This record gives sequence, C-alpha cells and structure tokens, in this order.
Amino acid sequence: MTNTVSPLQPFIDRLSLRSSLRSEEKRALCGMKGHYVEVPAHTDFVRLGEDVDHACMVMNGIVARFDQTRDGARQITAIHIRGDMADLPSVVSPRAGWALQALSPSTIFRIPHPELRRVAHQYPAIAEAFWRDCVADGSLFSQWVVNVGRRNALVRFAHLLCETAIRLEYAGLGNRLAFTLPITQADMADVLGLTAIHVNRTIQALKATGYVSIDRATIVIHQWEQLVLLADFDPTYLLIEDLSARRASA
Amino acid sequence: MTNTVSPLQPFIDRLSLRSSLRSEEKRALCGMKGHYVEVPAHTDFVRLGEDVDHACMVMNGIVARFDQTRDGARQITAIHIRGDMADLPSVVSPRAGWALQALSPSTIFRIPHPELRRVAHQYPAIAEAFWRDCVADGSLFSQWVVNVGRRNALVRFAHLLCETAIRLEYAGLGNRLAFTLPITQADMADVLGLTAIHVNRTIQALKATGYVSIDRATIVIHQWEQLVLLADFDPTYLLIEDLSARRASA
DNA sequence: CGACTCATTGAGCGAAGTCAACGTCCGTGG
DNA sequence: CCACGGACGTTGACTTCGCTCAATGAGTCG
Repeated sequence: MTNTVSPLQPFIDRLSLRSSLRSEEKRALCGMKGHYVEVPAHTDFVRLGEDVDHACMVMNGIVARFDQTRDGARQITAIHIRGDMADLPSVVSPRAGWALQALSPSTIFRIPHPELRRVAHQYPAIAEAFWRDCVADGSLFSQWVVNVGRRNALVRFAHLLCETAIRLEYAGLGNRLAFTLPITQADMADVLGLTAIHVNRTIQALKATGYVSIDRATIVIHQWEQLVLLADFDPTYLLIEDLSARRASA
Repeated sequence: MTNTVSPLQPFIDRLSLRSSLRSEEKRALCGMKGHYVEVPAHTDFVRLGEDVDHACMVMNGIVARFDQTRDGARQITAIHIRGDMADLPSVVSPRAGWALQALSPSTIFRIPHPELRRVAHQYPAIAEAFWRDCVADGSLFSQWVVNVGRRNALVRFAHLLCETAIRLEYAGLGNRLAFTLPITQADMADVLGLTAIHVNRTIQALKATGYVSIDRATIVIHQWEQLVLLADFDPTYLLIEDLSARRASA
C-alpha cells in the first residue's frame, strides 16, 4: 500500500465538513476495505427494495437517488456527487427504500457494511459523524420538499443551481461560479418534479435574467447574489460548519 | 416517583418499532429527565434558526415541522404524533433548520440534549436506535418529495391518509380504519403543497370515491385496499419492522 | 349577539403538462 | 465518407390541474 491518498479521502473530507475527526479516526476510516465499480450513464446499480450489504461512495460522476410511482413517473430525491456516501443510511436500514442510478458515467467505491459498522463501533466519534451525515441528508430532503411544494419552476431551478454550486465547490469540483453538471434535461425534470419540456423553457427563462449562462453541461453564474435572491436560497440547511458560522456572525 | 409508566414510554415504543432494545437500555431511556410543556394550537415552540439545547417529544397532540419561503408561503415537511421525538436530529445538529408548531393543542415533553447524549454514549444500541430513527425521518421526507413532485392532489391526499392511518395505529391512537386527525384544511394544504381551497375540493373528490368518510377531524376508511391502491401506497418506507417483514414474506 | 375561525362554493386565470413535430449532435457501420 | 439511427434539445398549439379572488355558510366562544 502506498502512502498516496486513500480512495476514502473524499468521504473523509465530506464528513469533516460537518464533524471534527481526530487523525486516528481518519486513519481508521481510510483503513476500510472496498472495491471500485464503474457504472455507465443511466444505469441503475441499486434497485428499490433490495437488501444491500454495502454502501456506495461516489468517487466520480453524478448519482441520483430516486423512487417511482406505480404509473412509472420517476422522482429523483437526491443528487450525489464525489465524496457522498449515497446510501449511508443503509448501514442501519439495509432494505433499500430507494434506487440509485448513475446520471453520468460514474465510479463507485463500494464498502461492505461490516467495515462501516466496525469503525463506527470502535470510534464513537465516527458513529456520530455517520449519524450527523444522515441528519444532513434528511435536511436536504426536507428543503427539497419546500422547493417542490412551494416554489415555482424558475425559483426551484435557481435553488437547485445554488445548492449544486455550493456542494460542488465544497467537494473540490470547481468554483460555485463555474462548474459542470453533466446531466440531461430529462434528469433535471425528475429532480425538479417537472417535465423535460418545462425544464427546457425554465432554463431559457433563467438565462434570460442574465444571472447565469448554461451551455450543455457547463454552467457559469454571473450574478451570484442575484441568483441567491431569486432562488430564496439560504445555505444553512446544508449543515456545513463554515456556512453556519458565517451566517451566525452576520 | 411512582412505578407507573414513564413519560418516555411512547418514545421507547416508537424506537422499538425499528430497533431492538434490551430492558436495561429501556430503563436508561426512562431515566432521562425532562419536563412538560403545554402548547396551544397554532403556536410555534421552536423557531427557525434557533440554537436548541433540548429535544421535544410529542406526548399528545399533532405537531408540524415546517419551513417558509421568503414570500411567506409555508410548507410542512413532517407531521409528528405521540411518541415522536420531533427534533431528535438536533442532538447532532443543534441549529434548528426547521420550526415546530402545534397544529392541535399539544403536550410536549422536553429533554435536554445532555440527557440524550448521556444515554447514547453509555449504550451504543441506543445511539444506533437514535441514528436509525433519524434515517426513518429522512425516509419519510424522501417519500414526501415523491408525493409532492409526482402525484396529483387526489393521490397525494390519499397517500397522506394511508401514512397517517398506519402511524396513528402504531402509536396506539386508534385503528387505521378509524381515527381522528384534528388539523385544519389550511394546515393540510401546507402539508400537501396545495391551497386550502383545493384541499377542500380534493377532500370532496376523495369522499366521492366512497373509500373514505371525512367529517371534521373524524376519518373513517371504508375500503382500505382500494385507498392504498389509489394512493400508490407502499408502507416499506416507514421502516417499521412488522411491515417490512410482512412485505418480505408476501 | 357579534366576532372569529374554519369550511364551502363559484368564476376566471395561469403555470405547468401533453402531444406532436423538428433540430442538432454524435457514434456506428455500410 | 456518408447514411442512418439514437439521444438529447427546442418549439408550437392546446389542455388541464390547481391557484386567485371573492363571497357565503357554519360552528364556537365570550
């Protein structure tokens, strides 16, 4: 084993946004064994109702957690990016109440539950960090209920952009003002609870404000403050220490 | 102190739906100190952005977790009933990203975080049960995103009824076929992401199916199977062991 | 009896959906 | 090298679900 960066490093960085871990604990996390899986775009790799015995860390690519109605309509309930342990909740609830699909070609690092349980049992601070990350998941869901329930298409899309910008920045994938989001408009529709056609029109409307340029997967935000205002975006719900601190001192 | 039932009993029963606790652990939970607070209907008792140092168990009444948009629209993201620790997540994330309001006159049992942390640290099984309950919270949110994003008013309302019926039954508050839900149509609108007027019309439409009778707060379900079908309701997401087991053996 | 909250109804409107077609890009294979 | 096909994006015409505004019941409490 070389002393280069562990595959788990992005995950540890993610946890560290919300929890303080000592280096001993980080080493324990790094010590977890797992293996890589390559997933092509638009391929499910966890199916609804399955009993899973491992958790999936997103190494690269964009992954969606989704659910479906009986008539086939799909709703994406979470977007996962580098460093996210997409189904960390499965450690305490192994029956998948969700499905996972790669929205862009993705690399997954799969970690058996026993490995995760082992480090959690050995280090209470790790167990708490896992717990806290699941709480953060819930916080994002909850905010998404507000978006879908009470904000119109334009504001909802703007909110998605703000959230994604911040999360990508914290994941070390570009700047909040310029990033790539390689997903189709149909996928965005399933995130936003809209149709693909309306997403298309909403994107045009947002571009018309001049706050943002969107060309294929490339997104450039020209007026961040304005976009935040339009989106009614308050990053507190992301439960990132930095952001809370900034807000508290404001 | 008498040897009668502890105020915490409903909470322990709730945890026991999803986690196995030994009697020693249950005793430890019972030993947590807290105090009662009476909250009148339509009164906030936790405000958005507040730093809380205690968690609120619902003893009686109906409690809503909600969030608001800048223009004042309210979205209820969770309904809490007897036995729910409405803000258990606050134990690991004390800055409230939500507000809590009693929808009907309610009795809250407030437990200081240090008490909860003490038992969680002392008994890893309790920490895991707390974690699992937060995961269940997330699972309900996630399902609610699907409802609001992809189901129309009638189906969405039917889904709410099914979920509520099951949860009230498991909380020991009546039968899934006959229960009371003392909340106004305006509150339901904020749950469903609709207007109160449309809720009213949706209730009439649902009554017209004959599956359900609704009179003020009194709800009687005449055709459960039909309602479940209409609602596209699969209780797996509630993460109640019983229900999962039943489904698995089906 | 008012005053208040909550439920109900009607008429008109608008945001988002549906259906259908066409454009554009890109990989593949004849 | 170009023809074809498939995936994705764009546009227009029309429909519909749910919202807005406004008014009217119905129940309750001081």
